[in-house]
Amino acid sequence: MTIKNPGAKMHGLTEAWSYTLATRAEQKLRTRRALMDAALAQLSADRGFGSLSLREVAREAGIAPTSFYRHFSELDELGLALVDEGGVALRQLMRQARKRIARDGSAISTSVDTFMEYLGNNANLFRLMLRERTGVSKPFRTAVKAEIDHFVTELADDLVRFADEQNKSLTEARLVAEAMVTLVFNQGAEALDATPKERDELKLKLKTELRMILVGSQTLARWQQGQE
Amino acid sequence: MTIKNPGAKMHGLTEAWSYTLATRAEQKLRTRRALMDAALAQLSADRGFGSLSLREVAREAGIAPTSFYRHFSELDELGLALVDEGGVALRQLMRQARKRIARDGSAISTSVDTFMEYLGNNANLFRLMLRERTGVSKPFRTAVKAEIDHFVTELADDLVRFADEQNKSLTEARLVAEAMVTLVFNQGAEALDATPKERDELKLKLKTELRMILVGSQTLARWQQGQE
DNA sequence: TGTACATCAGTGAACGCGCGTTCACTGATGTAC
DNA sequence: TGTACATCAGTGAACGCGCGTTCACTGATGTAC
Repeated sequence: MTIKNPGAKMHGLTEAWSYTLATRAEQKLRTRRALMDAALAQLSADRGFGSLSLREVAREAGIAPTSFYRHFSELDELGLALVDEGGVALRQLMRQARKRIARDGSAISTSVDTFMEYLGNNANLFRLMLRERTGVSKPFRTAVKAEIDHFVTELADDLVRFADEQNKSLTEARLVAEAMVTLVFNQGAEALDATPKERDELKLKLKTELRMILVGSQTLARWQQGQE
Repeated sequence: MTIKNPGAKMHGLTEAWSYTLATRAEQKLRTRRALMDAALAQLSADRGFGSLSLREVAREAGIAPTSFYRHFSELDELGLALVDEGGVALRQLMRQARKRIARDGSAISTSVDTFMEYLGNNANLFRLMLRERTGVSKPFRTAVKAEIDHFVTELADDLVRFADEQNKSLTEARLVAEAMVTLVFNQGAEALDATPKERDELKLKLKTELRMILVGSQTLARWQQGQE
């Protein structure tokens, strides 16, 4: 879809159709984006999605309250669209972390650094995910949990793969992954509103905690093998 | 403070004073309690403290909205009083767990069982703590974090004590305690709205996760000693 | 190409609602003597 | 003991406010031929 001068005209049917779709539909997409950005912009440590009002979001986006309904049937629908974007960010983050680990090694440290970097660059998107994960609305909880679940699954796969490569084994990879993700997300929530210095301390703590879980899982696996 | 028949009269000044304080002040305490219970009763998986209204709480407690101000200057003040009670529950829980561990051993398993039992018996009080820990109001976050911090400190002390008793050592006791509390509280939040069967599974998972952290911490300590 | 018609994103007025908070009050309970 | 006065938890009316949602509309953009 390309943007063209609104005054231009075209002749062929297919092209004309794609053109008109482009301009009118694209303006609509732009307004939709403005609404989502407006909602995101209102989030902070002291304001959750639940405290936003439709009128407020519309006002911030520069449209009449009634126009909101041209894009979403209710405010929660907009919120769920944001959660989807959060899921995309999580998957990007995971790809990025894998790439860096392949290059630099040191899986835990690199992963935590990458996570914190994404957190900083998408603060309010992560804020939404971290809050609504345990929030008050069932659809939100379900949607966020699905994204995190996907994240956990991929992490568990990676853990098994790394263990194989190093000829180590671990027990209950998925459980290990869940515990790690719980710690990462909780410290992430803290890091969001921490000073840079506090954030560095949080990163150090988090890396040590993850290492404990990993080493513990490997030690337990060794004990279990010894018993068999 | 004893409750007496409101019609009764007394003579000595001191006694009369303590008596009058008892009845009038006690009725006030009863209304205050009704307000707090009303607020607690409204909490659920789908309703956080932030969605309550002063009028609603007063209605549920059976008093006029305006009477609310005889007890709290705003709704948040009531909420913070509830967080205080949550802190009391946490300290009771810890004492109870210690007593049982002294009797039955198996610190991790017993602690998790005790925690889950308290969770079931004070569901909405814990709901409040677990939600507001990462909630939208700074005073709430601060108050809940203070209670949890106290909990972490006591747990860290216990960990060191247990390790000494068994002639094992661990690294970074406080960090271990923090990771454990994070996992316990997160699984606790999940357990609140789980079926009994799911709850049992959560308990098992949680015990394994805590064991991994503990074993990991001990293994790391051994490595560190080996290096020195 | 030009023309007649269709689509539809955005609008402003209007609605009823529950909210937090104020105020002056009532009357039972408590105090002083 | 009785009496006159003080305290204060609880009240009902009233307020202004921002909210979500409806409706009939406008006019630019798009389509058909």
